[in-house]
Amino acid sequence: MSKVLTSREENYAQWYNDLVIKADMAENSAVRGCMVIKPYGYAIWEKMQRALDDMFKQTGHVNAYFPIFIPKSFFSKEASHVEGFAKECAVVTHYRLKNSPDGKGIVVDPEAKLEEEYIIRPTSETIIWDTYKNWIQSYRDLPLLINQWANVVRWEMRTRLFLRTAEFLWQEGHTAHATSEEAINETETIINIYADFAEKWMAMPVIKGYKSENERFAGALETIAIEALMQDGKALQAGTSHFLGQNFAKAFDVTFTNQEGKLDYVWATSWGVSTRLMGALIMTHSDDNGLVLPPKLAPIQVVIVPIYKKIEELEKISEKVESILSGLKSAGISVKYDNDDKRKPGWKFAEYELKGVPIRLAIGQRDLENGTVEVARRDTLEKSLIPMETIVQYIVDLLEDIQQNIFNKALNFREQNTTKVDSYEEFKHLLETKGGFFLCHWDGTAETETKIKEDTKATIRCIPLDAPLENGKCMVTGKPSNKRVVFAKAY
RNA sequence: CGGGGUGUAGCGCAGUCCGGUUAGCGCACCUGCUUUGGGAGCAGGGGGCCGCAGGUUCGAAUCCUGCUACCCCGACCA
Repeated sequence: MSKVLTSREENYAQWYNDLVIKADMAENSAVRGCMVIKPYGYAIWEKMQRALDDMFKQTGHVNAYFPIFIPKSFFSKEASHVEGFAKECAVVTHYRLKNSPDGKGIVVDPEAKLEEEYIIRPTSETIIWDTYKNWIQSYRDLPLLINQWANVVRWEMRTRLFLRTAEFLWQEGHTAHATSEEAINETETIINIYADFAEKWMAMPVIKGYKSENERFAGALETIAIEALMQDGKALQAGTSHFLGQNFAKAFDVTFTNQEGKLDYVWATSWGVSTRLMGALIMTHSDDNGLVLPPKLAPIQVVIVPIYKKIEELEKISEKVESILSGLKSAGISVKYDNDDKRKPGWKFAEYELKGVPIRLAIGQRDLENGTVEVARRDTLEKSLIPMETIVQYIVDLLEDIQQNIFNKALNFREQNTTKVDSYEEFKHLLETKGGFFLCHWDGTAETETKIKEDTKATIRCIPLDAPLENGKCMVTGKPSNKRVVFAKAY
């Protein structure tokens, strides 16, 4: 039998792309750099959305929606923000088409030129702060804790399914606070939500940490990120939470009267995670048989495949399956009984493995005679025979076990591929031969980071929040450093 | 925007150097029989403006010119 996927050693990028396409999650669209998310992929995204949305609501946030179009002038109000995004903006210049004068097709009507162009949002800080100006007058209006689920457009040069597409789906939170402390606290609350979601739902271990000045969000005073390690040894920024200080409040003149009756600018945060998380999920757990989904995010948690020769046998199996189905459903498990007569068992086995369904049950004549069910788990590919009467509880427990097991596996991989390095030569050598995260001393300057990036393409992924204090010397300049930071090549 | 590569069936490709039967193979699709506990076997069948436009020639997927689209490597980036 030929491999479903090309070996990942050959070309990880190709392997990843094939996986996304063959698992029926997404494909490239007719629009350059854009992606069609197919129903199976979207179902996973919906589960992610629901879990995150619950977490936001539990911490006092509400959802709202703002326009996709941003007047060009808004962009120039915050200097570093424009600088960060100007090079990748799609711009709307006209609002009408007309029949071509030469009778061939249709052209943009030059008469319909907009007086001021609109930018298709690459992120919504500007339009939202322009709106908040009217919503905030007093400390009684604060804090304002709003999230939006939306699409954004960034005209990237090169794109890859889920990881970097010209248009992507995300949530972006934008909050306003009366004090700096409160805003910083919000930034941390959110990064903790992101980390919890990554680890408990996606089963993906992450490192929380500050971004260096070079990597910080355009317009932020501080950016905290969660960084994950992919199976090819490259790092992926999975979510960010920004403390914006009063930059946007000043740019958009958002003031409030505080309890002492004095006028002050509000303090802001913004934060987001995107469909890139889908890419992270795929690259963290998948193997050469296809996707491996954590049970908590799998659209189908259990699939049941009947094995039969004649249609009468299928009927008998279906009777048995009926009680398993209702048992699993009442335990809150999403289960699919695939009794499609047009596909054969072997085909179904391979198909559901490719799609990452955590547990597969097979029931045939043999099982009817013995009162058993064959249980196959996707994470280890192990099969075992379980008595029919205990199957529901067995599956409830097994789903939890798989969730934990794939997290442990990913954590173990990260630990195996995290290296403490003190010499720059060794760093350069191991970066090429081993990859992964490197814990190094750094002198804290942007110049040194830039040099390292130019030499090796590795960047500082983050300065871990929990980095222990430790005296050392920068591996490049030898200047003193008091903690190690995480270096890696990144997506 | 620089450097390289590729456009032939729904997908993946061979054929192009050296022009010549009706353009071929694998997967997928359709029909029939046998199969069904790991992507079934056999037999038959359908599907092509060979990227587009010109040119050379008795004859072009193949040679020449122009255009165009996509992919990879850089620069850029979540």
